[in-house]
Amino acid sequence: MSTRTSDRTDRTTATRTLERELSTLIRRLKRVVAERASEVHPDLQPAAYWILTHLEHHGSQRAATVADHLELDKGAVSRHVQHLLDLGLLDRSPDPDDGRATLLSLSEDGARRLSAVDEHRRQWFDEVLGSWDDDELAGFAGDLSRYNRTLEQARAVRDAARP
Amino acid sequence: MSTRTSDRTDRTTATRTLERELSTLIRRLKRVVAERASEVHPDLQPAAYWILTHLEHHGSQRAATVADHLELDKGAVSRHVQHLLDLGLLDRSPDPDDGRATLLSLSEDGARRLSAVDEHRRQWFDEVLGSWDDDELAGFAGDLSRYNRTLEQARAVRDAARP
DNA sequence: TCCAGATGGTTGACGAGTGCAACCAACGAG
DNA sequence: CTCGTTGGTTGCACTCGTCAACCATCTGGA
Repeated sequence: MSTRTSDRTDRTTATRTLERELSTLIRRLKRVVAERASEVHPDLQPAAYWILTHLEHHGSQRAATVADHLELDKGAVSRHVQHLLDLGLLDRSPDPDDGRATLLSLSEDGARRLSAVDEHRRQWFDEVLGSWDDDELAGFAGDLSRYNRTLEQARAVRDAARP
Repeated sequence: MSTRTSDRTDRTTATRTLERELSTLIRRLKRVVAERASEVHPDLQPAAYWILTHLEHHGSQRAATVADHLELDKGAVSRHVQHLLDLGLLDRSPDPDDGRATLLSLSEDGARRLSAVDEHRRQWFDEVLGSWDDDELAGFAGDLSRYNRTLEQARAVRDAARP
């Protein structure tokens, strides 16, 4: 497939494709997530869904940590958390180690609803990604992780260079 | 790497990773694009940048076609196009085949500015993705394309089923 | 020929989402 | 104790996308 010429042009094409594909991906995914979120709870805002899954994966955390991991403004996180608390999907308890902070974690209801949707999502992915075998899927997920880590490093370098 | 067990669990993990990685990717990319857009023109809105690159890639098109390809509301496209016209990055000419429609294309200035940034972007990707060799990059871009096409099909099926 | 419906495009209203900055409360090092 | 830092909340501004109403134009059929 590769011509092994390995010149600038090949790379430019690849990166341009990357950029364009990612753009359509973003739009498509936004819709998918909106749907997924509404499955968890009819009134759940899509963006808050990410916070929910993040806490599902990482366990109890303070809001600042979530904001840092998700690279979100702490104000945005604060609002989403409030929203999630209103819906009863999250529990908040004071951090015993720091009087300012509070620890966020899934509520029982939140965990239940999320795992119910986990199952549904697996079915959806199975249906949609049926043509991908396990290795391909794992490879793609791995590439994505690597790409993310690359971007993260680039960001860290940039942040460090900028006082 | 793969255990060849090929059971449900593997797949669930992969899809969950996929979902999470994609979410952080979206947020990161939003920043990158915002930066790229402002390089093209200080007042260029990030979302309009996609329309610009789309026209760069596909040539002259009417707004409705752009909206269809980018899966955007025609109202949104209309606004972005107006914005791009104001900035002088786009040209608009009446469609000779249809009195209602207008054909959009890059203006000379738009093309020049975009290609200037193309070069800059290549440098950026080279710097950031330096650890990826050509085949890996091409493979990743290919996977993304495939994933997009998969999502597109899923959407088409869904739309068809829904009157 | 003329009318009804479809289509291209514009616009206004609205809600989601986010960053920024100001602010308060609590921490921690000097 | 004081000062700078950090966790969190809130108001403001702005981008963005969707929905719906609207006008102009095209198109097929009576």
